Amino acid sequence: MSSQYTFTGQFTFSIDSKNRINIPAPLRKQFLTKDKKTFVVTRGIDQCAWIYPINEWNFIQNELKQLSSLSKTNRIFLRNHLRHANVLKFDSQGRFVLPQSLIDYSAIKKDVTIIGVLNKIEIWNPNLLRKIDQSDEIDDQSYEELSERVNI
Amino acid sequence: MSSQYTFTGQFTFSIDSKNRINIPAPLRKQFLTKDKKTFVVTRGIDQCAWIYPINEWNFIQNELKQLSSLSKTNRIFLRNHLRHANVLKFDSQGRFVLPQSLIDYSAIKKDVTIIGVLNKIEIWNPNLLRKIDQSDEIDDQSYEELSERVNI
DNA sequence: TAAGATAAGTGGTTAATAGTGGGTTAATTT
DNA sequence: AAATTAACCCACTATTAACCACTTATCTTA
Repeated sequence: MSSQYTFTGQFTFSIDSKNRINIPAPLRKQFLTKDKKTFVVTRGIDQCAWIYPINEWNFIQNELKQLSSLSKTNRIFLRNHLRHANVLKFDSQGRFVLPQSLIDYSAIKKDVTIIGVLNKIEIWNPNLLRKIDQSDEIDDQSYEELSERVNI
Repeated sequence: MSSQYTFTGQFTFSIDSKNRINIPAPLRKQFLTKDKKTFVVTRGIDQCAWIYPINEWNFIQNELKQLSSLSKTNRIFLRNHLRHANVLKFDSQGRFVLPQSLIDYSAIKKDVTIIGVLNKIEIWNPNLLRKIDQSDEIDDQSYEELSERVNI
């Protein structure tokens, strides 16, 4: 079963003095009916924070349960993904407070860029995203491999 | 399964002071029965904006959902394709507002040329399209290769 | 072919919503 | 008990979306 969420788009907002971040309205709307404002923020694999709606997170957790802790890679992966996960809700204005540990990890200062990536939302320092954008070019070989799997 | 849409033709309209663009009536008619005015604008591979009817976009999205974010190539690819995608509707007059980021990307000033390309619609700066038209000639060899796959 | 009727393209105004800032009270923590 | 943090509430401003109106083009029918 694939996700019911289809987050897309990019938005740049500011984080306020109480470390609150506004979820862009188009993304927020998808939560309201389905998950009643509850979600999980955790470390992204890249230098950003990831937001999963709670339903989506539960689904991922079930997949993680399949991984045996006998493997060292699995152990490290599980640890780092689970220990930074915070269950949160957003307030009546649609904001939430980003935990300090994730602000540090993502190097967030004044502004944040929020982007929708289907089943998750990413929170970035705008400058970092710009840098990544330029350096992380996908090489031709990788495109060739992708083309065999995705037809767009 | 191939697309149900058959957008064709070329139209040149103006973009107004509120960044609204009119969808040419012949193209617009195909939306009304099928997708109820909802569509997605995103970056084209060339320097233009692409419009997909929402049904068409959902088909693409389902393919993207198969890609795991544990792969770095996938992450970059997903991010860069999804963050520029905006889900929009057109108003009661058949217009929509083109997001500023896409106006910048496509270098659109006062006029736009709108062309139908089967399952998608392209929005161009008329001057850019003219330039492309002259420089992007298809050589004979490429035509030969095409002829093996398309019979027209 | 002329005249009326309909549809298409364009422009502006108003009303609603989104983003942001801050204050007050309740709950935790030290 | 004091201090910090979190939840809740209210309020302002800017942007966006809904609405209305006009002009030009196209189609229809006498």
